[in-house]
Amino acid sequence: MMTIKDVAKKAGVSVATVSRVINESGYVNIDTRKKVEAAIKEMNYTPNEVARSLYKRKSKLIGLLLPDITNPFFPQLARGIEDRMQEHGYRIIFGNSDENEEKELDYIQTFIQNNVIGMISSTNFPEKDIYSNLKIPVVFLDRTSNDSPSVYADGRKGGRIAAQEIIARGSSKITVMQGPAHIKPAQDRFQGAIEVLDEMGITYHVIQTSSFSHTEAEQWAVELFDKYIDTDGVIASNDIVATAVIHEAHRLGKRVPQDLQIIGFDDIPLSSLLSPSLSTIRQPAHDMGREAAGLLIKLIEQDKVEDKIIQLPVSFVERETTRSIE
Amino acid sequence: MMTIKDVAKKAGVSVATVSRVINESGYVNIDTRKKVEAAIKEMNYTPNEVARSLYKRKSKLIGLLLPDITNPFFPQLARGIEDRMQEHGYRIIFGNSDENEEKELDYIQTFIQNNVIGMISSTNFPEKDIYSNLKIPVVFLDRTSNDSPSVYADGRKGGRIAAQEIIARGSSKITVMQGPAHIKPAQDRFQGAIEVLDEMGITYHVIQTSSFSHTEAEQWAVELFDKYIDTDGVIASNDIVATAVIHEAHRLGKRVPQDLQIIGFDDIPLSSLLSPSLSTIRQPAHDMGREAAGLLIKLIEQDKVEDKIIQLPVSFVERETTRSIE
DNA sequence: GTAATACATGTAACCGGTTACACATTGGGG
DNA sequence: CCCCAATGTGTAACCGGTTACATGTATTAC
Repeated sequence: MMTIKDVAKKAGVSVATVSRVINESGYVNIDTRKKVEAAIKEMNYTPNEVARSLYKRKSKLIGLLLPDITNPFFPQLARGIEDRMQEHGYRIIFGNSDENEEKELDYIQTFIQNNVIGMISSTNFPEKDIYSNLKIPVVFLDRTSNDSPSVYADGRKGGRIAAQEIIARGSSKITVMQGPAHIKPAQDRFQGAIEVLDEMGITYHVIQTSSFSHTEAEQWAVELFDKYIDTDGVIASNDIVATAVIHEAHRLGKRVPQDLQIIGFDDIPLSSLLSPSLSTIRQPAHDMGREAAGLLIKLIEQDKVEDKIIQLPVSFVERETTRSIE
Repeated sequence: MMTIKDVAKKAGVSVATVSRVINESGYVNIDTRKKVEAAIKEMNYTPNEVARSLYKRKSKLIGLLLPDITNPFFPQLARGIEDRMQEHGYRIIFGNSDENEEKELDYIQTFIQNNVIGMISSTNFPEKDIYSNLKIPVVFLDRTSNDSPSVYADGRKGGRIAAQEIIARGSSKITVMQGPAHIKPAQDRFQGAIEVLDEMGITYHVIQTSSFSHTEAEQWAVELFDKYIDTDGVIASNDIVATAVIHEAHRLGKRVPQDLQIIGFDDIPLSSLLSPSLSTIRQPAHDMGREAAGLLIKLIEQDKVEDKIIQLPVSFVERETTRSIE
């Protein structure tokens, strides 16, 4: 391994000078700088980030905690984060929490042990002491905690829009799928939807779903039609479940959207490719990631940040699982 | 921050002794150990991995390079890797290469600067010097290079099976979608498929696709029917494109699988939820990830490894986009 | 012409661990 | 009873950078 000493020797200067050249700090004579730069290039030297990190007590690594990248919504967040972090020279240590507190703690632990300079977390436990005791900035993504820095989409509004649209397009026997109880944004959506339903005096049914997993999505869809076969409008808890509902409706010979309208949530990339393509409430996932990264960078690089809470708008994406407005 | 010195002071011993306790190395009196452990617990001390990494010249981090986690196949690999690595106490620094050599080099660079102890890469450039000059073990995942450690599925076989199945189920005007030219496994599939088609003397058409992106998938599907409207069997380059083909067929009023059979590739989680659900060639993605992680761990922990090249089997998953066998 | 300041560079301490080595002390074998 | 091996613990060097501080020279100000 090449070290700063080797470079110093080759350039005939001290390590301090080499360090100054690398970091563009302090005074360095122009000719000395040239010599050092030549040596660096020739030896193909790059500084050991670990040594730097040890002295500075902070690395260029940020910790990213997501529930499960296997759920297509999260890779989009991750890409948004990565793209932005990349531009600023930060890299990502990544972990899936599976919504499991223990795994989460474990990852936070290693993030700290590795001197991460900041953290982005999509957690169900933002109130935990671990977070408030952290000495590094944390941004909560897709989740919130009182006035901690957070980036999220307006779930309640999304739920409201979903309900409004499906009603406006003529569904009256509506079933709302309620996402996992421990996942805040899922509850926000649900609340938003039933709020509107209640306001408009429309009766509805509720199907509880306890996870967002692909494997179970099918079961909820089966249960849905098992219980409420004559439902003519489904507000799904996310696009995966919505996809399963389309599938099941199809299997039962129901025509979508003529007999049954379906609205999803998230707008994952595949939604537009489904048959029929899925009408859904879009969360700007990639942007949410970018914003979260941007916010974290601000928190890292300057201490004062005005807008610590960023709420991004959701929007209704009209596709083929809803009818034209009447 | 808590350091080993603080612990040493509290326990009334030297840092060396604390270190011995932590690492269970050397001799430590049972009572001393108890004292130290008590101090560690009380102060809630965890060692700084950066300092360790600096001295040992290796961390507990592994570098993971994937083309794009936004493509649902890769998160499955990543989960497989993470799950296994987690069990062994290794953590992941992650990067998306976008199949771009420069980004890739850049990430490899930072992996090294952070003393990663090994690397898993899904790259199109396994032959590059960077890889052969690396002093740390590398496992190529979903890609291969002569006799470097690799884990991949049998793409050619997959292509063959796809062709055999679609022919056996009665398609005769087959269109094969050829994946991006620079992606090896995509070409393997394609080769496998046309091999069988040629062997059986069946004429076929080819649609070139230059990416696996969601946004472009729709275009290939449109192009497909634009050029070959009477095709009755499509071998898609992956499940995303296959989904787009179902969508387009649906739009054109073609009945799947009666008028048109479609076989995808990958078996991403959503495939089973599509309408109709997608018949596809399954790659055991999660297992591939696990195997890659297992192989890397072996390479790290013992120098000698017998089976450095692991090929996993693909299988035909019969669903609703193919007809029953005749 | 001299003091103050800017420029240039090197020496060594430091970051928080690990471990080689030195220095006990203890116990068993002969 | 003596010697050597096993046990137990501390001191200090080391990993590869960064930076405070010291030192020295060249400018500039007055």
